[in-house]
Amino acid sequence: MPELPEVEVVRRGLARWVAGRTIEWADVRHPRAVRRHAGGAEDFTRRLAGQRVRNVGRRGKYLWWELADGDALLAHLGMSGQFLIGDDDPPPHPHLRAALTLSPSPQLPTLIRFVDQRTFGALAVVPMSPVCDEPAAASPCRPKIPRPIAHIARDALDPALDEGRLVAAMRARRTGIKRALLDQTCVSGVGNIYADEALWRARLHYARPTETLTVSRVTLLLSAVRDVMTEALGEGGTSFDSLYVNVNGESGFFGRSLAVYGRDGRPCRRCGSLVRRDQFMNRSAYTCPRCQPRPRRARW
DNA sequence: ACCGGTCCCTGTTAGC
DNA sequence: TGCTAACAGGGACCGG
Repeated sequence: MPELPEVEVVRRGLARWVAGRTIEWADVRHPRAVRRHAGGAEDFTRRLAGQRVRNVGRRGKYLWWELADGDALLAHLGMSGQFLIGDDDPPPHPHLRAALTLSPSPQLPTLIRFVDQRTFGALAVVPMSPVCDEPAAASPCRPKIPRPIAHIARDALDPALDEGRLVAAMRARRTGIKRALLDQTCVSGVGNIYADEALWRARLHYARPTETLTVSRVTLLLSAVRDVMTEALGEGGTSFDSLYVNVNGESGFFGRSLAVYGRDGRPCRRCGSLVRRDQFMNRSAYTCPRCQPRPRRARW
């Protein structure tokens, strides 16, 4: 389940192989992979052929290839999307959704595959637009992000994140704290795994109403989010199965460091109480019942 | 404007 | 053993 650390691992891997190179051809193998592209598969291919790639950017769980003409190849990995460098071994991967061929370069692989079992991932060629929370006077050349994700907030590891404004926004919500963490228009990059891990670190129950949290509690929680994501990034991300791997097909190792996520029935690493799993938003929420007691006025 | 529920998808696993 | 249901879950979308 790629969240910010996993997507950043992929971004770094991609940048190493595609920055400065030219896309020769884009082959769409499944129409659903480009369902977010306005012009369909044919237009997708036409817009990419011959484009030079400047670099690879990321905000939250989105990443994009910056193209020389000013557009971007925007990608979301969904639950199981992968970019894999190099040719396939036969038989071909059963979930290959798109193949990008780069112009030949000595010693470098020319093929990048987009593989996605559960097809929640998507690719699209989109225009860029100026970042809207950036003061116009700050720089003559305002930074840009892909237009379809202009509504996605700066992510937890973004140096330009306005912490004070974020804390205020979270406390202004009228919902449970985990819902607020998962809302990508508040702060982006946090998914189910790191939300549960950060809440455990901050000793907060997921159903705590946001309006009952003090500024310092929310600030502490956001530090926990940053810490756990930074640690996960250092371990190459979290892999439960073969659905999250880096561009070389390798797993990440943060799974062994998880405190609560996926550990129901096993002892809390802090107090020994048994971790529990609750149904939450049609998925799961893992907590330690002693470290994170359910508030009397629960909200979610 | 904000909030919460639903749906999109497929492979694996648990349970009967 | 073979079937079905639950589960994994981000985010667009829609209705209140």
